[in-house]
Order: sequence, then C-alpha cells, then structure tokens
Amino acid sequence: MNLADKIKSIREEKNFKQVEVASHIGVDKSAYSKIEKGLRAIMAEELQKIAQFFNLTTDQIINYDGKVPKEVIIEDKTAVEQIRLIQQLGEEDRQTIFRLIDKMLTNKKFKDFFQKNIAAL
Amino acid sequence: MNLADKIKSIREEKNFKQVEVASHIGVDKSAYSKIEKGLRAIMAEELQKIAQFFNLTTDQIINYDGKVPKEVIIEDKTAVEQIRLIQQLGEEDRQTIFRLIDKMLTNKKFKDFFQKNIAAL
DNA sequence: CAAAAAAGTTGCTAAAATAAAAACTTTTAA
DNA sequence: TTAAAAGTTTTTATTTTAGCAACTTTTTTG
Repeated sequence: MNLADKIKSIREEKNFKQVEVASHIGVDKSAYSKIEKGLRAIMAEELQKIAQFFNLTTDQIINYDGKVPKEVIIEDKTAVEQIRLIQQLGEEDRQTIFRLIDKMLTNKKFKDFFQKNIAAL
Repeated sequence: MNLADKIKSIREEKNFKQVEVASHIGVDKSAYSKIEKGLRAIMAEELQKIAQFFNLTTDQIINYDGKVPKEVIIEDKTAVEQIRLIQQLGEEDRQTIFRLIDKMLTNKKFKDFFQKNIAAL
C-alpha cells in the first residue's frame, strides 16, 4: 500500500471530503485528487499538514495498512550479523565490549573536539 | 527550526556526508545540498528514506529540537545504532573490537564444550 | 605553511512536474 | 430520473527540478 492510498483510506475512514483536506493543506481540489491517485508527489510539509488534519502523526499515516502498525525491517545483513555475534557472548563479556567501545568513542570524540576547537588557536 | 535544518543537524550529528545521504535517497549531491538549504522541496518519500538512513522515524526527524544527545552510552542504543557507533570508530579501533569479540567467542565455545563434554565425567 | 583533496554550494537550461480552471464522469440523494 | 455533490481528467501556461560543471569552502596531507 503506497502513501497515496493510505491517505485516501484514512480520509474515507474519517469521513472527510477531498475538498476539506485540500483546503486545509492549501491546494486545489484537483491537485488533491492527484495526490490521492498518486499522480502528484506529496511534499513532506503537506504530509505534516495532512497528519495534523487527521489528528495523527506522520508515522501513523506512513505505517497505516488498514490494521495495526507493522514493525521495522532491518536489512543491513552484515550489521545484524555483527550484533548477533556480540549477543552470543555472555553478559560479562558483552559488558566489557561495550565499555571498551564507549571508551574508544569517548576518546574519539575528545580528539575530534580538540581538533576542532583547540588546535585552531 | 525548519525541516531542512533538522535534517542537516541530524546528519552532522551522526557524521554523515551529504553524498552518503544523497546516494541513499537517490538524488544528485547538488540536489541534496539544495534540500538541506531549503532551496528544493522534500518529498514525503524522500523523508521516509532519510529517516530510514538515519535509523529514525519521520516523527523523530520532524520533532527534532536541536538538542544535543547526551554522552555516548552504547547499551541504550538499538542494535543497528550500536553497529553504527562501532563503524564511527577508526579502522584500528574497529579491528581491535572485532578481534576481541572473536577471542571472547572462541573462549566461550571452549567453555561450552567443556561444560558439555568434560564436566560430566 | 602550502598544495591537494574532499565536501559543499551555486548557476545554468533542458526537461519534468505542477497549478488551476473547466469540462467531464461518477456517486449520492431527492 | 435528474439535480447536486464529489471526484477525476484534460489542457496549457508556469513553476520546479535534474544533473552537470564550475566554483567556494573545509579538511587533509606533505
């Protein structure tokens, strides 16, 4: 289900006329018709206004599928694999890894900060 | 703070280059520059892709308030975010982390094997 | 420090997308 | 059935964008 259809479904569910949504977001009724038919792109700002009109968040619109919102699918297989390896570790080892990463990141942040703010003097 | 600035702030906070986001959403780097400068409209579908790239929801982008996130505490992050943090590390640090994970996993395998085959004697 | 590379910005114009009115079709209600 | 309302489509003038290349700024390197 594409975004246009979701918006249309929600509007119909809430019993609004196209012209009502159209005037709220400030477009001609013919333009709004095209939005719902997928014949015209939806701008991010328009999506916000539509969400506002429906009393929903943009996420609620985007994830609308006629039923409950669906879960996020992670597609980065290598990242998932790396995490899976870490999670195989026992609690103690995992903590160690994360503490070490924290230290490294903090160290990196410090270096970056130094580069940006102190070294310039 | 308008949407363009929010996207820019988030990108900079996460240390991505414009071209990285640009190629993920499938636009030329100059087009992406214009998006961040507010010189080109952001389509709803693009916003979704940007959110996906940042591992955020569109609402999190829209409601981003410019507040700097607290210090890095890696265990509070989601799995993908954890990997992203690891990938921010320099090559050397990253190698160290993964070598360490390997060692720990190997060690764990030994222990598991021992538990199962030797301790029973 | 200066040179070089990388990152980001801007100007350009052909091409693509849109606006808005009005004609048209479909749905609803009488 | 037919009149009104809702929604769609066509059309053309206008606006917006794509993507390259030139340019400026920032970062990195020697």
